[in-house]
Formats: sequence, C-alpha cells, structure tokens
Amino acid sequence: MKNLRLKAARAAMDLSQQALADRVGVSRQTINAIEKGDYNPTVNLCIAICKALGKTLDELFWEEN
Amino acid sequence: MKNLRLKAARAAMDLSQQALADRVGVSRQTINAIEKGDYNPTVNLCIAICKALGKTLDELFWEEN
DNA sequence: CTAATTTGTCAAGTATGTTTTACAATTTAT
DNA sequence: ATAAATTGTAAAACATACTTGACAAATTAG
Repeated sequence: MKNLRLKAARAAMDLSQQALADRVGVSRQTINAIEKGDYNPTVNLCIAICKALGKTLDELFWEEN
Repeated sequence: MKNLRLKAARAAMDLSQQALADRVGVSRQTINAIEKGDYNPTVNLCIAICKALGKTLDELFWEEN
C-alpha cells in the first residue's frame, strides 16, 4: 500500500523526490518505491527520511492493524 | 549501539529471544543481532516486533539526535 | 503551446538483511 | 553441582534492499 503520509510530508516541505533523496543520501528510485509502497525500507533509512522531513517514525511509518 | 529498549520490552513480557523470534516469524539470531545493535532491520520487521511487544516504532526504534 | 522538471517504471548489478547450522559462554532451575 | 535453557557469536548461503542508467508519461513553468 502507498505511503501517502510520506508523500504529503515531502510536499509540505516543497521537496521533489530527487531533493529528498539527496538530503537522505539515497537514489530517487528508492524514495519513489517507498512512496509507491512496493517495498520495505530499512529502519535507518526510515529514520533518515523522518529527520529530513521533521517527522517521527510513528507519524510516517506506523500503522495500526 | 545496543537496543536496550527492545531488550527491556521483551523482558517485561517474559519472552526469550527464541520465543519473540517465533512470534515474529524470524530467526533467533536476527532478534539477537537487533538487540545487540549490529544491524539495521527492515521497517516491516520492526513493526512486527513492536506489535508482538505492544509498543510502537517510536517507543522501540526512534532516536533523537 | 513548448520546454523543463518531476514522476513512474524496468532491467541488471551490488550491498546487505536474514536464515541455517553449529558451538561455546552464560544464566536459571533442580 | 549438574542439567537445562538462554544468549553470544561465526561462516556460508539465500533473499531482497538499494544503485545505476535509461526512457516515457505526466505535471508545472515560461
């Protein structure tokens, strides 16, 4: 399932996937794939993304159920 | 760095590394390595661990700084 | 409308998360 | 003190996260 919270948080900071990827130190395709939801990033990458966007793990990656 | 919050949460439920590994569906060594802190699990595994222990991502895996 | 930026996607390769088997060290129970 | 369970650790194999390069579709800017 897509990660729309990530997409929204990135949009709120007016960053392109490329710009976020650069800040986090990964490729654009990796950010794209995470937003698209077709894979399972490492927690360190999630943490780096959260810090770049001023969010926490629970805010961007936690899901009840 | 070691994940002592995970170790404590597991202890609080009186689960061995093996028992937690079984509930989560991974090997005992994987749980051991995560507690020891020498690697970087996927976020889905972190979520499964959190749910098995009644915690959230922020409680077990988030770190300020 | 046109050009430029952004996004979606694919394939092949590399790095690393995870498993399996195995054994020694430590802790807990009898 | 002894046995049983738990934990720490290591190496080889396997699964998959992540990269690189490339191109078309869609969106935004001029």
